[in-house]
Amino acid sequence: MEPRYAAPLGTPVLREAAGIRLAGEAGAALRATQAKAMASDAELWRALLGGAPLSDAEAGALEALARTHTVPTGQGVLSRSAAADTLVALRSGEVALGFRTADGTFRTERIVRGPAWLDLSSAWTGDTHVMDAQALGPAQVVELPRAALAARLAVHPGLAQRVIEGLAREVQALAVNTHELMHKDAPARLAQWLHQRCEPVDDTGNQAVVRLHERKRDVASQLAITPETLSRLMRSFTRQGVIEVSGYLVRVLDTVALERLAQA
Amino acid sequence: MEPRYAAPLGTPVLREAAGIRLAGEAGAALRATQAKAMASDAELWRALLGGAPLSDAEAGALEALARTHTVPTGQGVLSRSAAADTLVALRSGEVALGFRTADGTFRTERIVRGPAWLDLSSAWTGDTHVMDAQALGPAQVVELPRAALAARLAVHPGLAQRVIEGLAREVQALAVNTHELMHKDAPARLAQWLHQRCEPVDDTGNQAVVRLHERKRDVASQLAITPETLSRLMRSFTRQGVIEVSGYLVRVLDTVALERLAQA
DNA sequence: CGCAACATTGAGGGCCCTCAAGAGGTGTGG
DNA sequence: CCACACCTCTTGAGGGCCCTCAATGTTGCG
Repeated sequence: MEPRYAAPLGTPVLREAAGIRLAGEAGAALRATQAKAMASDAELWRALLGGAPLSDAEAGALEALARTHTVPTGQGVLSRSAAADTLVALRSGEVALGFRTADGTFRTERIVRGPAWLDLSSAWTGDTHVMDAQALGPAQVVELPRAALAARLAVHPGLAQRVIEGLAREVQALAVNTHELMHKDAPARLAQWLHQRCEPVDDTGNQAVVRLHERKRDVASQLAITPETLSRLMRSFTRQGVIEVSGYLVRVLDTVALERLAQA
Repeated sequence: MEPRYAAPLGTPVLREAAGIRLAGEAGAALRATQAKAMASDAELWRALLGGAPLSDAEAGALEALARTHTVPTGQGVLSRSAAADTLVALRSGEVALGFRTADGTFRTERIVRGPAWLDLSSAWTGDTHVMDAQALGPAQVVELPRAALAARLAVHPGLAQRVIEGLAREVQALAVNTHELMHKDAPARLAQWLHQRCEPVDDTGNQAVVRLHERKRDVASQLAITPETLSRLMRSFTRQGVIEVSGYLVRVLDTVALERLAQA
């Protein structure tokens, strides 16, 4: 069979969200995601809080506070109108972060695949969440009550340090993002986005591969461009001989040129 | 003799800093900035770390670590090429945060007036600073060594909590900023910017005043537009009867209309 | 096959940038 | 004192980038 389009992950997303059953290759790809074993607790905390493994005491403290629940496909995970009194993380699954507009549609700004934080910051400021979030598939969500956690941080300073580092990383990432939105045009942003998702092929180095795990329209959303513009840019890069696109697989033929495109 | 443009930034600001008088209303608005006295230590920490006053022990711990030094006008404060091993705050003065370009010019992205953090996040991640920074006038800069501070946080959990809250606020602000850059056009961004700097006049409420503490080109920088566009937008708002501009003083005639302009 | 969703392609237009010129203001040197 | 240099802001003309709208092609599904 061999369809030209490799694993169109985009299609199932909406259908899944609409409660429509999945079949075929798309479903297989998505199911593969689900099959990925839920991260063990230790792995979860390491992925969320970074580097070195936590001490047993620290891990135990988190376990005691953590409340895990499952969010069905299409359901809301965070709401801007709800007060944030817990830190929210995604253990497994995919969640779209963005904004629910007045007319009920959802404008995706970023897609998160577990394990990762969904909202590490809002609870500390006493405000509501900054973004809405919607499960793209069955999602395991972990919540840590802020008040109780704060009390435990006093006992386990190592945890406080982890939280600080996590927030600091988030600040850095957002600062870079802001800079790029302010000063880079669409081609540069796309080149940058592709470049930082390159998976090297065992080759000596100038070639690579980027696998798109989301619909192209969602990629466009993250880059603050329209799907049409994304399509045109892909074609433009292809004409320049920098990439080759087949469906959801992008072959990077010249990583150096790609990096140069990302500069301006 | 050094030429007047030795420091490439902010002529009115730098002139003011050099003790040169500005005439007219513009000068009056800008001069108000300089009059602000240096914050006391207690005020400094409260401004940086938020709400409730710190305990004596906490304040003492910070004092013991803090290293204050003065940066002369035009000098660099942070550098993207330098490893960040301290948290950096501005006690008093004005500093431009942005990027030094290859050709030596400085692209301002944000202007900070003390007391405020200049870089609360970089030191925790072990990377270099995310932005360059340059003093617009004589600036008192406070640095806290990260390693030593981390050790003290274990003893004073309250401080760790403050740092977490500070970082969380920064994340929230950046997230809002990113959202606005992605989804709002230039008029909306300007309206938003003006609206959140409104100083109410004792009137019943629909009128207000915005004092520009920086050159209009720096305001434009913060909004990611050109000075020309800013000028045209100001005129456009004026024609709509929403604001009245005279020099560095903006009178807001209709805050409701301004808020509406900020929506789209 | 008809239908639905996504991606692609083209035509047209709006927003905002670039370039250029001019006014107003302020120090500097003759 | 006055011409001059230099900076900032403003205004206009022109153009490029990217969006909007519409049509078409592909794939998967009933």
